[in-house]
Amino acid sequence: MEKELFNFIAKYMPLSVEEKEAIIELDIFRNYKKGTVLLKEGQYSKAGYFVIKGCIRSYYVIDEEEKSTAFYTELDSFSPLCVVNNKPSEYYVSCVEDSILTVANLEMEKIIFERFPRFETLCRILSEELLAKSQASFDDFKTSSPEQRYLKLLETRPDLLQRVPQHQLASYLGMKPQSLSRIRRRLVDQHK
Amino acid sequence: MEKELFNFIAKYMPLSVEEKEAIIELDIFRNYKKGTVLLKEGQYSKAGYFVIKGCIRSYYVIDEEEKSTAFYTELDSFSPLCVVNNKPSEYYVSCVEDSILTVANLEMEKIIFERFPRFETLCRILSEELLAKSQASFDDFKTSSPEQRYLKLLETRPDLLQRVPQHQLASYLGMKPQSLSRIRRRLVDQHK
DNA sequence: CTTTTTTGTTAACTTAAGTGAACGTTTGGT
DNA sequence: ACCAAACGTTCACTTAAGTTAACAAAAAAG
Repeated sequence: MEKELFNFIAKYMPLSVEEKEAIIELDIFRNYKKGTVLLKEGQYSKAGYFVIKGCIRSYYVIDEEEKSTAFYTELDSFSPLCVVNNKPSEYYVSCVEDSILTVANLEMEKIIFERFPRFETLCRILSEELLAKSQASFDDFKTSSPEQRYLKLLETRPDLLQRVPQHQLASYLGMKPQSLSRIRRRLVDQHK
Repeated sequence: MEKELFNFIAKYMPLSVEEKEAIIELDIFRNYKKGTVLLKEGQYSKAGYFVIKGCIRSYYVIDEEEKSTAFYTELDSFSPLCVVNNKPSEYYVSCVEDSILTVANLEMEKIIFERFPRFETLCRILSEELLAKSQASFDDFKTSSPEQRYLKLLETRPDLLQRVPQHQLASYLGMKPQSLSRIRRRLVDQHK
């Protein structure tokens, strides 16, 4: 279970035995059942996540409708806005599947950063990378049509189409479930 | 000119005289004329920007059309994806107005981080904050219509409507210039 | 000051997404 | 195994954005 995390980190910097032990001592691995709500609207949370296995989803509830905005799967990390800005969360986070996550709060971070400063460098680089990628995805979204966005998802994260209900993917793609259904139909029809 | 930068940083951590001098010695302040292209598609650049005064814009050229995806104004910082991932840039960056920017590359960063480790903490916190905010903007975009996005921009960054040509704002809002023009007309008509 | 280019608007028409409702299927709970 | 809820699809209709083109105004270039 720790293996996945250490392999991931190793792509940025190989860890010493001491560092690995320090991480294990933090006791950050957690199991959640499908459907578990990790964060609710209005809550103040300090927890950041890293997905070892499974899938978690963030969503807003607007006019009693769920609007899914992100899906995090294996090796994705996610720190909700409320962790960063100290305000109540505007959205929910829940498990799409049974999942194994690491859950860490700011105090744990602080302890590790003080003992091993290069962990802070790692986190800085990771979040700079994630920021630039998040902006690139946003750019992509802005410059394409609903149909193009569906095709893009098919290319880049085909697994999501198997793992996640379509009405959740629809709002993720910025459209209504009926539109997604229609687009899929249109594409099938065209290809024969 | 340095004042704006130091005041901004002071919101996160007050700087010592020594630290301020170290920054000034880096000689990172630059003046650019309106229209100057800072980064072209295909280029490898290591430069990150902080806007002291003015406005810069990132845009893709797709089918000979410019698609603007971001505008950075006073106190915004911006590190293009190519800086982070070492690949040729997919987009252009240019000055919408005469601008004063700080321009820093990765070597300068390294020098400063080694001498003053807390600068790295600052950068980590800043980019975690920017990441969470970028995701929130993306969420907002996904869950709203073109008209709602225009209204939102009117609320959150009304200055952009004065500073930036509308056909550039249109693609930023994920629509065609004609649609933006129509939406503005519709809203004026409704209000009387 | 005049010319050219860029910018913003309007209009007629096309295309695609939103809406509301119905229906069959799958899923989950008991 | 059964029932209820959740899910995905389809349809008819509405609404809004995309497209193409023409034109006026403003800004930049000479």
